Amino acid sequence: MATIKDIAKETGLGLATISSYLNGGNVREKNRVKIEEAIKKLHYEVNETARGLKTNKTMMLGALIPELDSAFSAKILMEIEDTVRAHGYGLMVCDCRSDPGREKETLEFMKRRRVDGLFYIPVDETGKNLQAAFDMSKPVVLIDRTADRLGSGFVGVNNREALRLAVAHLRDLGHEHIGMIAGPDTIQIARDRRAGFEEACIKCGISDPEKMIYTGDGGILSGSEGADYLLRHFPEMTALIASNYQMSLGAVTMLNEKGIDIPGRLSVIGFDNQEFARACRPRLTIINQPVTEIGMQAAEMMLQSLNGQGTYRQVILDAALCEGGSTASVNFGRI
Amino acid sequence: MATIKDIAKETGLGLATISSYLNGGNVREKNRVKIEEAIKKLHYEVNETARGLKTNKTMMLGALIPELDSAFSAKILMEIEDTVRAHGYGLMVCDCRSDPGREKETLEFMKRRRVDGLFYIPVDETGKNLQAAFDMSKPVVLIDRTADRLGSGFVGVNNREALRLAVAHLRDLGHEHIGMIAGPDTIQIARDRRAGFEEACIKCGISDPEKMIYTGDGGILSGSEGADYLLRHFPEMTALIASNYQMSLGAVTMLNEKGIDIPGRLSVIGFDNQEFARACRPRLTIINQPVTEIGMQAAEMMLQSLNGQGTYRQVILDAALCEGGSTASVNFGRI
DNA sequence: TTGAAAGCGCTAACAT
DNA sequence: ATGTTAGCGCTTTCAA
Repeated sequence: MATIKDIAKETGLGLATISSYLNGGNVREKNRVKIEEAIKKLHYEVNETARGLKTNKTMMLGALIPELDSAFSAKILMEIEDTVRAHGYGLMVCDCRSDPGREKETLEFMKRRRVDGLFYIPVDETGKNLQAAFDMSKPVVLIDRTADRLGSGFVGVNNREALRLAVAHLRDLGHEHIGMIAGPDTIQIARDRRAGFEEACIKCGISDPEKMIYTGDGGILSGSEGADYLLRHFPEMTALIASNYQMSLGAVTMLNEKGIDIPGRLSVIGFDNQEFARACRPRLTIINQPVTEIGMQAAEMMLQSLNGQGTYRQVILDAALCEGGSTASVNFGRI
Repeated sequence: MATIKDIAKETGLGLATISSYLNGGNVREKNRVKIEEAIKKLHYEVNETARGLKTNKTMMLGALIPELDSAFSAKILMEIEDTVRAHGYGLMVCDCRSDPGREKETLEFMKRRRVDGLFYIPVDETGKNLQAAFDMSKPVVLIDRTADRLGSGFVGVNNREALRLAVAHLRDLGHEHIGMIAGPDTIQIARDRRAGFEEACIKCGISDPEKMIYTGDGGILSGSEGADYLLRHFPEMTALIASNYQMSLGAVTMLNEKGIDIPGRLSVIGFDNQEFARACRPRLTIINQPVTEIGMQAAEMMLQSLNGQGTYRQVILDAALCEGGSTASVNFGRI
């Protein structure tokens, strides 16, 4: 592999001139031509590793996520990767499989690799791992969730409002017995969604809303279990909200297995993934998070920090209710 | 950030001793202790960039894929990332959005970044980009698809056999008018699947199977269009196979929108993604590719190449038919 | 086992 | 505008 030394030799110019050319400096026209010819002839390509050693930049960003295998993470990453690569940054993706222990190891890995910045969807929210991330003293952009956003950027959605939208929609259809499959209380967004649900219910005159909340672990299976549990314990329930994508998937699966008539017997609201919602029968009403926008905002925020511009911001985006046929009037099919 | 120089100064030892320690060499017990203390005290961490410059290794592998946002790619990457990280390698993920032009740029990006090896699900199969990948003269492991596997490892599935399984299943149920939504002929796996379908049909005594093939582009929309087209042009069709995940999603969506009775009016076989299949109503019969196994094999193959062991292999895994309730006897609901 | 010194490919003063 | 030189943090001969 050719180096700039080879280019210097080939062109008879000095190292600094070549380097200057490579970095967009001013070079005499005829030298520019010479350099370009030499580069082509010798198939020269900048060695980013050497450059990185000198500049103390790796031009590599890290993305630490709970599960790559989730439409939510994947879409966000796609957007991020696209944006940062256009600015010359590579994206090192690390999946910690929702395990705080692995999350910690991964953080150390990232640190050793000297990533220039970190996109981070935290699993452990006790703050310990979070602190480790901040201790890298590199830009950190938190995505989606966390309790403590100090010293970093944040892009997420208004989860309370998202659940209020869902409850309001059901209430407009006349539902008074609404079940919810919530995520674990260790996760901030799960707490927010639960709180949004309870607030909205109470505002609508539904008392004791927490009674009909099933707390799952956020996985597919817990969605199935939640649907099953609520159906068995609350026969009066006419509507059900699953508060993340995986649990929606699980709930829908269980409901279909049990042959529950949707929306005749039960109105259902899921979370995320429009493509999936559309493929459901009937089409699933969902709370949809603006994944592309989240990714874009996160990438922009990172790029700004990297350029030393702008202080950290907290961007809170709105989720939207996307109506399908899985929600209907409480009287639907009962009259 | 501390360097080995700092450790040397702190311990009074030479650079080489520290380096030796860091790389698992023999160091006198008392010096080992001293070094370890100094490392802890100064929070020293190896600078992989500097190490990489010297060793001419980046300990970074590239993954070039068409769409991150696909259960198939995501699951494979998850497995790969897990395995290679356990061996100290980072994974730089690049998505080319199924665009050969971007694929080419991405390859150049990878090359400049000096990845030590490349996992590659090719988009362009004319061989031009493929050649560029091989020209990096680093290990390349091709995944899932490509026409020309020379000079690289390959992990994929037996696509012909996969479609034979599907046809045989339908034929066992008495179906004689089977439609297929195929992928574009520019892609090898799409050609293989089509060929498997036609061969199996003919073997079962179905003449002119190509008549009922709709050729889509592999996207969700083309799945919907395919289902619509086949239904309108071939009212005699009693079974339909969608030959990748996205097209399955599209087909199911369209079928539900049209209110087609599955499996009463039409038996349906999809592709990939068990979680989705389970959530369908009725549960979708699918051809399931062993994604985890694909990822593991690819990672192992890469690691071996990196260690200079073993020549390139071609691993062809079997897909399996995973029966749901979307396929039934041709007489089901008709008698 | 340990230390001294060279050098990986590049950038950035500084001098010209 | 261009050349010279030092050095980024590490590994790796080669000697001791």
